[in-house]
Amino acid sequence: MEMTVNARDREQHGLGLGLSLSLTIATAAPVESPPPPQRAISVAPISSHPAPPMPPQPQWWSGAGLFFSPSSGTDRSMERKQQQQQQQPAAVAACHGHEMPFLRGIDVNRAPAGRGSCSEDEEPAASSPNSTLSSLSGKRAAAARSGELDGDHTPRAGGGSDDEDSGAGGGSRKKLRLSKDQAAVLEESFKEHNTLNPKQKAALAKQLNLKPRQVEVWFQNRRARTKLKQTEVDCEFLKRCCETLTEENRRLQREVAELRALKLVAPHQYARMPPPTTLTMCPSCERVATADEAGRAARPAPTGPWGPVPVRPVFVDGPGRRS
DNA sequence: TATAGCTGGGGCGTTACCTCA
DNA sequence: TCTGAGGTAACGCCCCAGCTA
Repeated sequence: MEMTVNARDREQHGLGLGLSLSLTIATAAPVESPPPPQRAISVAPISSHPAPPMPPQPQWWSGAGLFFSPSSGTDRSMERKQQQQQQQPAAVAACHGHEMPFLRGIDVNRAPAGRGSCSEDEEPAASSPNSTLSSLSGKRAAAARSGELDGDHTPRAGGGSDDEDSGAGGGSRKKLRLSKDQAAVLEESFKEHNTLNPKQKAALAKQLNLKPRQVEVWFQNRRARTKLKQTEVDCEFLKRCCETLTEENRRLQREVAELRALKLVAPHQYARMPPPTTLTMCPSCERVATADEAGRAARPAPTGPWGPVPVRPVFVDGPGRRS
């Protein structure tokens, strides 16, 4: 309990492992074709890539790994939320600490008094061999009682009720393991839309012989996993940006030092040289910008100074089991 | 019209269980 | 067989938007 609070405290004060990268890059990118739609972008693990030839522009990419059609949103609220997600600078969200409320609360998973009072009797046996019931409490329990969680087609682990966390009040919660088929269907559904409206949820639950709550939880966890993976991809991406820019910075500093030395040693030669301050070189293609291009580069341009910027990698694959 | 209260849904952090090397 | 690590279902809390009185 205390550890939980401390961890949150650390997080709140940014003392944790917060990775904060703020890149304001004025480097230029080669002109490329416009970024493809995010949906179809597939990303191989970055670690398998050779070092990128150029620092991709941190285009303040469109959200935390949303690769589903926005039109798949089922109501305005969902669409809005998806838009919020897409508009959020994921890298910032990923690398800054979570802005969590300070008093997130005490561990309430512990032995709720009313636990076990729900569901046991209202849940029929399951067809899914791995399923068990989940206890409901608070808002969810209320929802269940109000009929949102119809237990009619609720799966239960084979004999789930037998070894139920009987007694002791704070019995251990049972955990189901979704079957491969169930997981596959959920996955397919998630690919179509990563949020569900109540109708879809109920339909899916019925189809899979699960409780709507279980479907809901699965989608929640799935979104979290996606976001986590995307965060990893983002951080890796930013790391590489940072490395490339650091190297570029070193190179430019060396160049400046050389020019200064030249100015001291051979001022006549130096005088014939173009003013170095006007030099703007694209770090990727090493093309020197014209003054006009450099001037444009100085202005904020949504697509990058010299053209469309590369799209940041987007995580697509679902998380797999460790090998 | 403005506002407070309610509700539903999602995000987040966490816990506990399960599987596997 | 034991054990630790990783995956994940499930939980509670918080926040926010929409609705309503």
